[in-house]
Amino acid sequence: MSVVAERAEVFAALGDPNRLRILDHLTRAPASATALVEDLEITRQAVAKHLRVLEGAGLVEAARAGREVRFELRPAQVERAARWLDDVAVGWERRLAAVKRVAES
Amino acid sequence: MSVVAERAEVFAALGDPNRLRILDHLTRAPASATALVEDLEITRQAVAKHLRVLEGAGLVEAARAGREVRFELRPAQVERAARWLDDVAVGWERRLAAVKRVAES
DNA sequence: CACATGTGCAACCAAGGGGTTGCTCCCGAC
DNA sequence: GTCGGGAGCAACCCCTTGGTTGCACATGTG
Repeated sequence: MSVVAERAEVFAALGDPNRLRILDHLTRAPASATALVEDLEITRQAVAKHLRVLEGAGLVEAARAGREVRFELRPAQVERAARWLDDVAVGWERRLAAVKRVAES
Repeated sequence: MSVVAERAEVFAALGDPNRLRILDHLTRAPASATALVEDLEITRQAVAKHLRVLEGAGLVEAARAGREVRFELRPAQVERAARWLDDVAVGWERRLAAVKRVAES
């Protein structure tokens, strides 16, 4: 998969309110799908689908613990996405500065 | 719109390869829809749709210049998204550190 | 004015995505 | 062994979305 497609997958995974809520919850503590259902008003299967999307994007990792599956955050991808966004913003700022320099000369 | 829905909208806007390419292009220079068609292999109308999505998320701003419409990057939203991702990652690290402290005591 | 070029709008299509229900399967507890 | 709760699979539904084509509108230029 191309690098841009990979990035798009990560952002697309972040592009759903319920998935953001799940991520937020996982920031505080790992949890299973059924545990997450409590504060989401959707079915366990829907939660499971969201978790598979997050896992597919590398944002989350599943670990079997007895009869339940515990999901944990994987900050590496989160950081990569953040860094890319920073690069975009910084690149823009630099371009603006260059334009300003030209205008002043 | 709730804050989480807003964030989701921004990330969803970032969640498409063609839109990422558009953003990347706009990082280097502002451009019109027809100008962007050149390196995207899709129709101008499709590009226009993408631009409206990006504009809706506040990532881009349109400015009429004569008979063409020039689109410019708006780094504020990009930075906000980056900061939120940083917070998620940092929150996770802090939690990990806390767990480690407990384990060591 | 006439013409070309860049936009805008609308209808339409195929595919994907979020969500549900219903069932089976697995595993720990008793 | 049996039972209950968590997880997995599959089918289905509806709405959104990325993309197209076709046309009308506006605006700078000859």
